[in-house]
Amino acid sequence: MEETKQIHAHVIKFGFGSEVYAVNSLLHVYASSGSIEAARLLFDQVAERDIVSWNSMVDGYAKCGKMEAAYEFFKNTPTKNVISWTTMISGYVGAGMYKEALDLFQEMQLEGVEPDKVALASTLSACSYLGALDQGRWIHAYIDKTGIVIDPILGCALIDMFAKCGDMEEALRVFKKVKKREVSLWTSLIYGFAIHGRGGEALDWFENMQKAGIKPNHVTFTAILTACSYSGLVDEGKSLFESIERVHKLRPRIEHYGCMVDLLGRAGFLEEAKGLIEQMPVKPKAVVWGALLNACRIHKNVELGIKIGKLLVEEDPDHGGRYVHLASIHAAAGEWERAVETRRQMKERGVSKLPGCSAISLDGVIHEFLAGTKSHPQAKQIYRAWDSIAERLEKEGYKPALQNLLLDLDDEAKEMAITQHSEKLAIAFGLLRTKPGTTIRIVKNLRICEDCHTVTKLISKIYDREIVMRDRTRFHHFKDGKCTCGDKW
DNA sequence: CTAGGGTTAG
Repeated sequence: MEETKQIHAHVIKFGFGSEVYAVNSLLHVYASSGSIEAARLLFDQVAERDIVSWNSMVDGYAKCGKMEAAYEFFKNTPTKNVISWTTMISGYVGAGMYKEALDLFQEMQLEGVEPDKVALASTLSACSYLGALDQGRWIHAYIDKTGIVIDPILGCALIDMFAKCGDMEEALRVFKKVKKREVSLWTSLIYGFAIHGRGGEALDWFENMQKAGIKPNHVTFTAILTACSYSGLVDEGKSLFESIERVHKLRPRIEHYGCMVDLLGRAGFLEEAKGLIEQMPVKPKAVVWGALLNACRIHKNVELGIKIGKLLVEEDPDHGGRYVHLASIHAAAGEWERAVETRRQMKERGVSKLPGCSAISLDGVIHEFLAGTKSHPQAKQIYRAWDSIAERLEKEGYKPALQNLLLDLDDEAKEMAITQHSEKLAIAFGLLRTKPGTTIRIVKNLRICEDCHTVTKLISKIYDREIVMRDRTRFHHFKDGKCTCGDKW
């Protein structure tokens, strides 16, 4: 501490010709290496500070997750420039506070600060996460209007935004328009096709990329392997995985193994997937086991599922989703007591689970629905709308899948809980507020549940509506009673 | 001379 202060005193005194430049250089080093306390010490010690010093402090606090402190510095910055705003916006994105990022972008413009390509790229990333297509489109139009050149990074962010907001055709148009097609541009396009279950096109573009003389990197391989996995292209995936080392002279990484476990597991080759985990050159992370667990759920391998579920809970006792997963597998095996016990354990340890949340955007306004709450101002009307939908579904032979619920509730309470899943509320709202024939687009923060998936397929048929739902990892396009995920998700 | 950006397995 004293030593650091003395070093600072020297830097301040002798600088590199100019004090503030020297101080800022050091602030930047501190801020980008996580030594925020040292940065703070120096910041408080100096007599002269400029905009760069303030921006570095904001960046430093944001990068170590101290968002209140970051915002405090941002707020107190005397004359903010576009970099101040962008630092705070990307800080929010890094912290997963996407809505705050979009709000700040709006505020920046109200303050008369013109966004540049860096500000736009950061904000686009927030749009991607939120599925905020309207805001994303606005940025695209702004880029066209102002003539900002779409460089590879901005292009990558734009393509990713259109893909994650469900508009692959626009993603493709952006791709074709960009002059400088670096590997990242191809990669975001391929990943886009992957999450939409359009594996064939992903493979086509992977081939086009190589014909254009662009070499795939490790990110490209996660994209193309994901594409194979989500589209059930087992042989293609195996051959690509094998080519990483043999043809492309890259070392397969843990995420590539993860993709392969997912691919094999999804396709029903559970033993082969397990074998791959066991022969991995690096210690498999929880996500890899998570992929196999998901495969156990899809293919109803209860025995293996329980084994893995227990392993994951032990490894990650603060992760609520793990308990929920394990409990659901116990329940699927008819072991109600164990299911209840698992939930009780979770409660005892004070572990909480992220609540399910679905969002639907109408006329540029994002409406959010939290599972089991009446938080929306039109909640009453929406619940009534759902009741009438449920009535119609039941006439078609639908019965709520209570066995998939693992709560210690009686049947009536279970049904209440399941009908209050956020995606159902969002669909009810969508049917209520859009004209017949309009596609309903919903974004969910977690994975869609099996019952909701069944219901949505039925609704797409009965109400003759296309419903596009993005869950935590991929898209489901519901049409005529079918879903593009092929019921494997 | 010093500060801000994108894509990545569940």
